[in-house]
Amino acid sequence: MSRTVDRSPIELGGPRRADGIRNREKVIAAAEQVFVEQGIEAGIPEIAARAGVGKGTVYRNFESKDDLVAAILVLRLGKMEEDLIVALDQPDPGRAMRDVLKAAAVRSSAIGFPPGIVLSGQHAELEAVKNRLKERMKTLFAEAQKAGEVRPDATVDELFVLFGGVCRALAESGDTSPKAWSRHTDLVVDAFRP
Amino acid sequence: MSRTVDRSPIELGGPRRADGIRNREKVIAAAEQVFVEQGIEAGIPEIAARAGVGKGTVYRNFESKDDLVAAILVLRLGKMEEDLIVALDQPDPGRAMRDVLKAAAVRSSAIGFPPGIVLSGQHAELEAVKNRLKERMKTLFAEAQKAGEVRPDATVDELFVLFGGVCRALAESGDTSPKAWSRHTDLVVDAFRP
Amino acid sequence: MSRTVDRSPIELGGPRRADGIRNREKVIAAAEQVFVEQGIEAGIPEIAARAGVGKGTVYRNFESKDDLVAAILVLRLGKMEEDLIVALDQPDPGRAMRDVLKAAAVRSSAIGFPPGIVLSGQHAELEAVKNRLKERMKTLFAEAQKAGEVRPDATVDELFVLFGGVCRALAESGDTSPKAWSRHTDLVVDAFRP
Amino acid sequence: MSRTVDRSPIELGGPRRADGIRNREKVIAAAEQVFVEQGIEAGIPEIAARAGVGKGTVYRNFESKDDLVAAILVLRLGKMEEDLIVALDQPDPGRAMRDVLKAAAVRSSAIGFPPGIVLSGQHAELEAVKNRLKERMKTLFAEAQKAGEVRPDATVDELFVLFGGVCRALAESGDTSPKAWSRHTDLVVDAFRP
DNA sequence: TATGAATGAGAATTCATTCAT
DNA sequence: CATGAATGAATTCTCATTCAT
Repeated sequence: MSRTVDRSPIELGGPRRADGIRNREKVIAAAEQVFVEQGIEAGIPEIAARAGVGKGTVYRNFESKDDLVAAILVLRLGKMEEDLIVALDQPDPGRAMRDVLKAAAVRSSAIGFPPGIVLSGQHAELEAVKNRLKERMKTLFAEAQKAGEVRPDATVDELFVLFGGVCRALAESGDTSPKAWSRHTDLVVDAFRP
Repeated sequence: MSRTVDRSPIELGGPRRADGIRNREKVIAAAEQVFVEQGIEAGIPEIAARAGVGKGTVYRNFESKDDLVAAILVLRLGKMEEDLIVALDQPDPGRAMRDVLKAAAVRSSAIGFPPGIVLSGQHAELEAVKNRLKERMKTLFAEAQKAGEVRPDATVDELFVLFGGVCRALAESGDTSPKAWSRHTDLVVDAFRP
Repeated sequence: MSRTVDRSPIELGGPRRADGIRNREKVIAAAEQVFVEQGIEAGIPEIAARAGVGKGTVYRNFESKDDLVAAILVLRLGKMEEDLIVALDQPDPGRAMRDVLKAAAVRSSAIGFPPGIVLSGQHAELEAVKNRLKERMKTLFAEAQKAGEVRPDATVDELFVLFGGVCRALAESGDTSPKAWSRHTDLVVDAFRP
Repeated sequence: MSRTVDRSPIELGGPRRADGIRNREKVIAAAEQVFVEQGIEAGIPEIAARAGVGKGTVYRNFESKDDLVAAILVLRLGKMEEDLIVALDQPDPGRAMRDVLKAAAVRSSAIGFPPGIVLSGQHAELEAVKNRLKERMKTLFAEAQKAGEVRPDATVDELFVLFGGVCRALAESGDTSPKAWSRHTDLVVDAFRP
């Protein structure tokens, strides 16, 4: 209570948190790496070691392994959503769609996690982003179709299958060159040419 | 290994072996099902139960779980290789290639296993089929390019990434309708149109 | 199928099971010891080691730790129930009740486990024995009261608290002499004298 | 330990210490609550939260969890000792003994902690109170026997077993009504009637 | 040869305790 | 001094693999 009197305001919450935030980020970064390399079945010990922290720290930041996976997905899908929002205002929907996918691809294995695992638990937030994302992509896709830039017989779901699959395959191949990711995204988009 | 030494000649007959072969096939069939349903992380107990045999029998036929996975892949890739041999004699290489891929896709998650696991162990046989397969597909792909049915800037490796990724994505989506697999293969092939 | 032809009937199921049953009993015996010595918080590894088996064997026989605890309780309460059935036919209900309690006490920490833990999970069987036991003890208690051998202001529940508590206290004291357990049971019963 | 060395004289004053004492008491109060509710296996985080302090504060005041438990016991047994000192001057030793026990019981789970845990570490202070307490109770018990109010064949140790066991059983039953604790103490004391 | 019991390494998760802020 | 983030040992439980029957 009166103990805080002699503390400068700066000490009240800043420095402590800095470490925490850094660790959370380190864990997420490590987890992304490890998951891409070994798949979801990778162990927390491995992730913790890669992040240079103890197992406990992982669990302080993420309630469970599922939670960690969900957090990563939310982050990535969130970025993709932002891109989509911008893309929906662009004049050329076909090009915009391609750009969004490329950005997501380069950001790496985008939606490449086995959805089953993640969906099993009730991750409200994750579900929300997923739905918003799908809705937005649907709109963009429809616009591109209307503009004659995407074949009329295709669906967004098919796009997701192709794109998701390619991301996963690339992630596992170990090829991390943005060029390769970009190139394969081009191929995917070309599959949907009229 | 040396276990066969103490077998009496009488035991070496036909019927005994027939059972053995039947069991091997039952296990492979069960494993394919279970792997598609649950992914590679499915347990041996589940597979054994589904095959109607004991766990021990699985291990009599396959040295390890990796071995079982490899055996399945060898089998599948082997069939694909046979298709390829036939395809290479066909007049229309573009159409032949598409047919080979469709057949493989419909045979289900074809090469949809995480290669990492399989490659970790040195499965000579698997490597061999893979290489032969790649070589043959390369030839067919080149012919199709020469015939103007495949874009000249593409490579077989890219085809493998697209096709492999899509198979995996579909396998995980739980969609087992041949129609869907066929449709997505079409999309993949279209991506390589000139 | 035809493989069993050359096996003698004796080999078909007898010896295998013998081991299994023995192990189950070894685990229960070890668990009783360890739980009495260290309380419920004792670890499965400790129990397995004491039983001379691996952890896995414990889990083959009991779905979970709670299950193991429940099994022990069911066993003990089951014996007590048998005693009670006999006791209810005896001419002197007061003496019969005392004998039942003594037998249970000597069999050691009888109902001395924290009921909370056990009750939390839904162990149908355990609940059933408990209820039957309580019902029977209630009857015997009432008869003893009618016969003027137990004070009319007391209830069975109070008896359970005293008896259960004493068992637990003795178990923890490490005193394993039947004499001590018998003596303390006498004291408990005397508390319910008119 | 040597941490006090660098304290400036100014910091040594009264108010600071008052806070310290208040925290110690808050922790003890919280711990008593939590231990009664959840048993010894309750976690320090829970206790700290209930006390409204950080975990670190708990450890500043008590070297370890065992230490905290011991401190609580010392406190309680200390109160019981005070009661005993008064009781030894009373004219009716039987009644005095009953009153002391009742007071201790109502103060709740008195000596209801698993003694094993506490005794494992060498808590000199706890041992001391225990011994003094036992000695005093022994005297009172002997007087009550001499006065013909307690059966001559019983011992104080037996009284401790009954009383301790009942306290534990009641604590675990979750019954916190002083009436129940009082009633059961009566039963215990009645067990020692001549 | 088939079976499934046994084994034990390893995974997820919790929590007492330490220590930087 | 207080705080809570970090640590890692320990716990429960799973599963690939071995081996007695």
